[in-house]
Amino acid sequence: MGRHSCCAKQKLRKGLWSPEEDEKLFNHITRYGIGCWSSVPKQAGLQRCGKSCRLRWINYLRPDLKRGAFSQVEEDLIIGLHEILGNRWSQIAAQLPGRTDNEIKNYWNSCLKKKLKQKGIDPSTHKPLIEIEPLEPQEQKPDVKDSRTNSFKPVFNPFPMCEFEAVIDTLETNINLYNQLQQNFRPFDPNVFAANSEFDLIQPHDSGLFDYNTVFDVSESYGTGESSSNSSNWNCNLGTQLNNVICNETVNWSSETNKLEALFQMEVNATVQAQQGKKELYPWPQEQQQEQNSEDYNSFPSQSRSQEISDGCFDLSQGQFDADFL
DNA sequence: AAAAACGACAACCGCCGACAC
DNA sequence: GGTGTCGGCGGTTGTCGTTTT
Repeated sequence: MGRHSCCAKQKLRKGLWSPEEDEKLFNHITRYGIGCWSSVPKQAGLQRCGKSCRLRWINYLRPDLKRGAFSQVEEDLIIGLHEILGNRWSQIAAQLPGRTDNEIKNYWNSCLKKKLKQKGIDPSTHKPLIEIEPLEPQEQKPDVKDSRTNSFKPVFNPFPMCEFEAVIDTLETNINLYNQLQQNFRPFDPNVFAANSEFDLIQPHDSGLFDYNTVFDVSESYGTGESSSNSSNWNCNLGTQLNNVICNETVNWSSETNKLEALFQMEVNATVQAQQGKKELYPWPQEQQQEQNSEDYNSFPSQSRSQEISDGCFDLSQGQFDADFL
């Protein structure tokens, strides 16, 4: 397996994207939708490889991206999901609408790992560091340790404990489980989470530790390599098999649901943000001179951009979405 | 004030699986 | 079945602004 073909071509630009390049890519995608990425550079007039264009769109130009710092709830959710999924950033990102895997990965590596270490938790195993490598006395954080159970409290558990009704029906099982999952594990929305008391149903085990494995049987192949499949609510082999279904399919379902929701919310969000005057990263070049000064590079005339979005491929009413966008 | 260190984020690289031919 | 292309993913590096010395 050699170097990616599109990257082997000569005279392709690398490095940071200029506003002009962003404009070209954005205009192209809004006009024609997402199709074959390898053909995008040529069609859009960019001296970039298709992979670079794809990455730029996904991580930066997509209209449904959420900007700004991670909230405490998002942070806790990332930690909880990382305990389950490990470094599966794309699957973690699927649970946080508007956040990209790259963004979460960067945030994890730059901030969350440190925070967990400071709390005496090993970021790779999510277990107390004291079990792995005893800390110096002054480094220990007694405030995060449960004196009653002599174990460290986890930061947060986004998943309430619940039971699933498994039905042996090759045709309907997935639908049935999907419906139950949707009721219990709706795609994460911090606002809903903050406002919804149903998340109070999260219950700790007697040990003081929350148990994700009630729902997710995290096998060795998943996540951090720590296996803990001893507390499943599933019954016997059926439970194991269906648990695997949950492990393998839940994220995909949720991912698809997120994509659909993002799809339908995309224009709404853009419009709302425009109305709220939220800042974007930078203005598009044609408006830059009119409306921006050099100091306020990050401001963005969101109303006009919103109009552009509405007129482009994101207008559901015009049926211009490319199927590949999903 | 200048240099070094640090942190956050953007982007690249290499690998893999799916797919078409 | 072999080969090439493509999209996707995770790890890593590069860049740039900020803070510290």
